[in-house]
Amino acid sequence: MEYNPRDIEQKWKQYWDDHEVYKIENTSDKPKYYVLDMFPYPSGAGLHVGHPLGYIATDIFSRYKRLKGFNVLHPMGYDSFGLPAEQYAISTGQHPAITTENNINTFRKQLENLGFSYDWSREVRTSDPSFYKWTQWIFMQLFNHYYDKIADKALLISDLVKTFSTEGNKKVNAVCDEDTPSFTADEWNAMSEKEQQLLLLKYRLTFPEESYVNWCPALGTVLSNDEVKDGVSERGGYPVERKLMKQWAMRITAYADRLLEGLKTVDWPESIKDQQTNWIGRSQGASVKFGVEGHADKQIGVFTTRVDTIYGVTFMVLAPEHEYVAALTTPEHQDEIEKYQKWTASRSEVDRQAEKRITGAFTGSYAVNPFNGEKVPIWIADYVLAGYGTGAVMAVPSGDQRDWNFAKHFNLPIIPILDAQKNMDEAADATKEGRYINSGMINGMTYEEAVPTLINWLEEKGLGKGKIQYRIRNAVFSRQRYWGEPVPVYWKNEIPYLIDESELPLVLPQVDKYLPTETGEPPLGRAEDWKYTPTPGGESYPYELSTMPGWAGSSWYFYRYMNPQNDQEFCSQDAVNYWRQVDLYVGGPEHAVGHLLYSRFWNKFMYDLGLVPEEEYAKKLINQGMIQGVSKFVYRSFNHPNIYISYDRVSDDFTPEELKYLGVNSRDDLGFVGAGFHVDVNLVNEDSSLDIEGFRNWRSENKDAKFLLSSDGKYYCESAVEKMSKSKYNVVNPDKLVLDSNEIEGGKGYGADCFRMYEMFLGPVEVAKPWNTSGIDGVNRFLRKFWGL
RNA sequence: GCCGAAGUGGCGGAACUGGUAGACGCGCUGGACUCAAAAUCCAGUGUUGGCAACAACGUGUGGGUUCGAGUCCCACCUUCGGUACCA
Repeated sequence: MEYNPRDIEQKWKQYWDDHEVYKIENTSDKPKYYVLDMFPYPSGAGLHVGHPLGYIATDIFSRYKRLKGFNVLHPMGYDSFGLPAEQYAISTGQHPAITTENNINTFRKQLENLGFSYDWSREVRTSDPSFYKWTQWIFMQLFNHYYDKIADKALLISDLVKTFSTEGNKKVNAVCDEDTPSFTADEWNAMSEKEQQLLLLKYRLTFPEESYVNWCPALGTVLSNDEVKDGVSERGGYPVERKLMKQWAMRITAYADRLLEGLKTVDWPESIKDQQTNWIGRSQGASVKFGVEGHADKQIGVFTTRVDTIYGVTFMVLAPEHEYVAALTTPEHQDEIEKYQKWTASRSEVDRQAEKRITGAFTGSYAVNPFNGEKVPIWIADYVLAGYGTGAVMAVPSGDQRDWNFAKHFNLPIIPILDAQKNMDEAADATKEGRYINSGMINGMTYEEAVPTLINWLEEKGLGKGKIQYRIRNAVFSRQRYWGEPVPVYWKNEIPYLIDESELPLVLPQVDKYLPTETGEPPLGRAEDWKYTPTPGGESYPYELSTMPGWAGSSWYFYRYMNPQNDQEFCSQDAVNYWRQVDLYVGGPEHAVGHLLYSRFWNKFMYDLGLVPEEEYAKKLINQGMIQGVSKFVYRSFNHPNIYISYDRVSDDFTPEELKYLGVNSRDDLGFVGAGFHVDVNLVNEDSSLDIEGFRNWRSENKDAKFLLSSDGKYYCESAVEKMSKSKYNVVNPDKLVLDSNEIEGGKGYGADCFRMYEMFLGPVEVAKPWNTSGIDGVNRFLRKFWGL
């Protein structure tokens, strides 16, 4: 009997549905195994051949595990909040929920065509109120907790308040804002409600704050650091500028150390662990306070990883935005400093990265080195970043390349401090070799001896201490957008308060347009009656207008699959204690410092609250490589846009007949013949020749196109490997290969088995590779032989 | 610059802890079947020389360890991914 994949597949899919073959229970005598894919954003372009690579791998593995006697959780869902649906809504007026629903239906159908063994009864959608109710609930827990360094976990804010009212905050050791003052119980009790709430915001794990953010004017929203690449937005490639705005933030810094520690316990790719380690950027060093000459009330704190070089300090540099700059600038330097501040503020991220000139300005003031009382000039320069450390550095030109460059450029002194250092005229030498010279109390010591000596002295005098500094910043958690989870907060007297838990979910309101309001408020500002009434019949207060970022829902979705219909809890304790954690997680490496870091952070927080049993939610992670698209380009005449030249003839001379056919006098009449016009890959054959008829019908302006063909009578296109994307016309839809021509136009009818085997046959799952179907017939032959046998 | 991954036939890629390099597939060549084509089947296919048996050379480059290296060590080159005034 002939191999007929479509009949076989339809028959068995029907059987799976009728008998609920893949529906699984949260109880079983078998051992459990949880296989998870990163869920897709349901884009309008539908599923392309790259999506299923990881899904096929996990499906095969799930089936294997089932046969080995495991109870396997293998679910699928949709990360359905996101920018494209909203952009589409802005241009068409169509509600994002409708387009999202349509897109999900397409995805679902395409996934079903591939014969996956998902338990569809567990499907989740992050944009569904029954799902985001719990995203909002977790947000509320974050708001209600602070990070206690002694317990080394998150604890209730309400307990912190009790401590404040009985003993103040002197004994409290918690993660909080740098500028948190210390106070006694009496002082706390004497504060107004507003003052108390403002102080508590400095402790909460999520809180609004004025901060410099990546503002993208084209998208009309704020982006997180990992959403900005090379100074432009990752999505769309629009310019991003620094802007001071009030934003919700997540105190992920509180978990920096545990996020590092946890990496040692998971079986994840080295490259991902490495990226997370670098992103967290732990560096050990010391903080030192420098006095300021003539300003007895001021001290400049710096962070340094090389406190041993402190006798080599010859100047000090502040970030141009540093709060002391105005006060420290002497009248004769005021013009210059203000000019410099203006200039740096005007420079965009892109400018800064493109051109790294040595620039700076002298304030006219001097700092005092606490160790030797030396006066050193205070400069400002944009190589010092306001957002890292204290926004001020002690400059040691003999030990740091940038300081050396700066000193040379502005003719500042350079003091060698180690006998091993070479010629100070050449360049800095950040060595730790040798013994110290010109270095007061550490003269003659080695690095190992010098550091504790200095830190002890600093701590005794109260002028500094050993300190660990992290590169990671608190994560900005609000977006000036419509299509996201509303933040369950209302504002009263300029203070944010949580809405009552019984009001969840706080459902997205209807708006007339999806654009910011005329006054520049986020789209939710358009909603009527977007107000909260804490006490029935009492006064109402405005809700928060921003929504949560894309990574909110994806930070905990893996727990919802365990118990998706639960309306009492995010997931029952029975379910989470049965499934515990993901045993195998497969997804793209592009989420290394986004989703994969944020979700670990939320998980650790939920672990602290006793909501989940494992401190790391994914035991093993595998990154599947991206399947790239092979784009096709046509060459056309610059002067005559409807004349197309076959790729192999672009630099040829043409015969008189050819010129006549094209209707030009000479080759030169065509002008520049340039590529760059993407043509739909579905109009191009295996050998790169163009389906001319199809091309004429593709777009109306191509109807009268003239083609100069190759000697064999075909028109050839140029190829390039690029990311698969709708705009590049290089998206290949798996349906075309799986379904037959009765089901979809141009369907090849290979069937799901052939398609799945072929994707696995393409090469190792982890490796990126361009899509090509040249070998699919080999797999098809195998299946037919196998069927015959 | 720094961190990470990877370099094997015409192509995708195999080769587990050091033990017959190139499995399997694509492509290509020849043959069978057919009036013919497609499909299918059979055989061959790292490079060079040879009718052949066979020989020499072959895993980015140069060294090294070993009875034996694609695999281990050192130095370098190239490609891809990440990241970058982080004090």
